[in-house]
Amino acid sequence: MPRGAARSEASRTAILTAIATLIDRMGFDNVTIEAIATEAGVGKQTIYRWYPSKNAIVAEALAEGTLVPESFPVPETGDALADISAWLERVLAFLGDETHAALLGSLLSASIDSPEIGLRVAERLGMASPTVAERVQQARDAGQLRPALTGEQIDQLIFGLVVMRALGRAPYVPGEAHRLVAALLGVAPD
Amino acid sequence: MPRGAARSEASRTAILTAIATLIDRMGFDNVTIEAIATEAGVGKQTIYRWYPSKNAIVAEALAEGTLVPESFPVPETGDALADISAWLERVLAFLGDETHAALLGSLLSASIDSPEIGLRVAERLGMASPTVAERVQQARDAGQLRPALTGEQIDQLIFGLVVMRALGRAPYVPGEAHRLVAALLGVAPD
Amino acid sequence: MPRGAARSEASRTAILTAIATLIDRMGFDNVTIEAIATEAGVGKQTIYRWYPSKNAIVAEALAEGTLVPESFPVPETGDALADISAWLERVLAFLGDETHAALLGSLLSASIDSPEIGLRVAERLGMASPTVAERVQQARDAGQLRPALTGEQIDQLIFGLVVMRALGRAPYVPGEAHRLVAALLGVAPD
Amino acid sequence: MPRGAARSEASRTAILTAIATLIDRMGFDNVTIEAIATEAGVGKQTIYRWYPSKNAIVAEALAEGTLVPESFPVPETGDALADISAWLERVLAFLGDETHAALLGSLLSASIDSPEIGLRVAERLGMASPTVAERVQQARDAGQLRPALTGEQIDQLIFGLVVMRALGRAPYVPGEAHRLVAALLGVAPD
DNA sequence: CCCTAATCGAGACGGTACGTCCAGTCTTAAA
DNA sequence: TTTAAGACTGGACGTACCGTCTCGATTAGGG
Repeated sequence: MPRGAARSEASRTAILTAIATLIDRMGFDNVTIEAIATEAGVGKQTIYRWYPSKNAIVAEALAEGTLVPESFPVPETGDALADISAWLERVLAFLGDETHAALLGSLLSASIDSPEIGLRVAERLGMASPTVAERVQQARDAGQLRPALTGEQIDQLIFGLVVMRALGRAPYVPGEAHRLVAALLGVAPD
Repeated sequence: MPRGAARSEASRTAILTAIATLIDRMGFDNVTIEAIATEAGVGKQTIYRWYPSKNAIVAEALAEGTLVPESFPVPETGDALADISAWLERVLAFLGDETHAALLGSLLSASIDSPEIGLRVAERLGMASPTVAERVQQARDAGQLRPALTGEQIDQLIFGLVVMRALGRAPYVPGEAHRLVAALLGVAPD
Repeated sequence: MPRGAARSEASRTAILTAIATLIDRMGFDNVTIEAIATEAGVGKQTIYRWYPSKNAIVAEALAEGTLVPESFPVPETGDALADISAWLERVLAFLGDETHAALLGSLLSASIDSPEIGLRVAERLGMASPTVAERVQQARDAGQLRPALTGEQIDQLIFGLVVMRALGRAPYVPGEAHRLVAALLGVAPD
Repeated sequence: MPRGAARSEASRTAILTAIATLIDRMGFDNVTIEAIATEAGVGKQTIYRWYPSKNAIVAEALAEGTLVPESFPVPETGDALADISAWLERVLAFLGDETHAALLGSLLSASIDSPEIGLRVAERLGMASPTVAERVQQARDAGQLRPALTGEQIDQLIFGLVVMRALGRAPYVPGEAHRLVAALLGVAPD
């Protein structure tokens, strides 16, 4: 058994809450470790003791749901086209809000030197376990559809599309999600 | 006519060269204006006189071809599928080199707060005027193919895919480009 | 000729003034470099650019007279006993003020790892060029007196005495200076 | 009677030993409470429980003889001049060693905000109970000598001289102690 | 041919944030 | 109840860059 005081859960929570607050108050890039410490009412060293970098805090806040409370699970009704369409619809609608798009943009930017963040973002968006790719594979195995692309490729195209929206290109047109997914799955839309 | 000394072309070039050198020596984020000035043998003020920010320098270096010497024009043989496939093949192969992927990642990251850079990147990659979207439209007009998606959507899906590769996901499998483009255009691959 | 902007005299002065102000406002040991920078309205780096340590600032403030405006020259009337007595009287009276004693104490403390400061303190107190030692030697040469001790020893005993007062021992009794000097010079007091 | 564990003598000793070790390994000013705790294999709180400050530890280490094992009692042969000379000789020789001078310097520096340390230092050096002042007084009472100065003044001059040596001024010349003491006592040296 | 204005390399300036180190307090589990 | 261990808030340290400003030198028109 380790002696000495245990990690303070209060501080941990305060840090995660603080970074979320600050990011949406002043934008991802303008958030400093010092500001986090002040906002959280925590010593700077307490942050450095547990996190090697700002990205690591973000990763944890992301995993914890502090940063993006919503979650985007892919429904499982058995109809892959409908499921994925519905999910993509929600995601694109979410990104219609400029604040959300900006946040996701920053997170993707952070993903470049922190794969961990990329992973957490994908997770939050519902693109990990069970991923879209797996859902497509199931549909294919069930003989529901025979798309020209592999599940992974489709997965990647869709995620890429989401990223493009976050990076600021093109507004969302309702119903678009369904047509996109249909085309990618090689099915005629209703 | 303005009196006084004119802008020094030597300095301008030195700055662009310096930023290219430094970016690949120490990574985009670690490049500071001061380092650029030193490397270029130029006063800091000379940089600030002509560029409002690091991003602006990058944008010019990009436009000038200093940063990415290669260019990726979409061929124009009349066969849209072949043209776009060939082009995508080259781009994905280029991103197979980790250095290139990292560079593009940084540039995309910079695009978030500098649309100018986003534009230049798209330009460099051959995704602007004439864009993939236009090529698809031409083919559609010529009756060569009738894809389920609009040119813009296809354009976006493809760019999104490119971005995903740059962000570090999935290695490139030769031949993949052709299958992807074929599927997106709604054509059976050869 | 060095190019670039010259050192700012305004900043230099502000720094010296600030350290003097702060030392007497909150005591030598509690003065931080950051406080000096703030008080002087100067960037921290401007201090570090010119001074390796707090002690170096103190040394300059001392040399400049910013820290201790008074000076204690040894008079030169030809009568060594009277001259030195008068001088010591002034010094001991000065140290009667507790603030002054505390300041000198701190300075002596700083002298331990900064001989420069020791020198400047001696200078300020009038114990350097022409030093008490030299005055004694002159008197001896002129046949005015033949003390049992060398000028240097007397000098050292006197400085030691001054230090003891600064370190907090014994209050000053008027007239004491004369008796002390007389005894050290081997002369009967008047 | 207090219940619970009593103060651990082992810890107390370890702390005193540790501070002595660290002072001569890295210099007085660089010794931190944390380093003492680590070196002593003791919790920080154990130190803070018993000592209000680093100076208090030093004071105890001094009183205990852990810091300066040597002691310098003034001999009592009845011949005040010889006794004091012999004692001063030993002290000055001790300070000839640079390490010792540096240590004493630091201790004097610490005395400025901790009179307790000043007292302990004086004690260690043999300048307290029976002090040099008292010895002079006894000699005067016995009619052995009639110095021009009071015992206290002599005491102070001598301590001041010792301090000056510790502060780094002047090397020791053998035999000097005798001449100095003789002069201060108003006696012709042998 | 000088004058005047703009540019240049150099570098000091006031600031902000960094990541580290300690001070002094508080918490835990063991003895 | 004390101990060793160690986490906690707080705050100064010395460094790195930011973007601005100030030098003296250089380089062109325009008078």
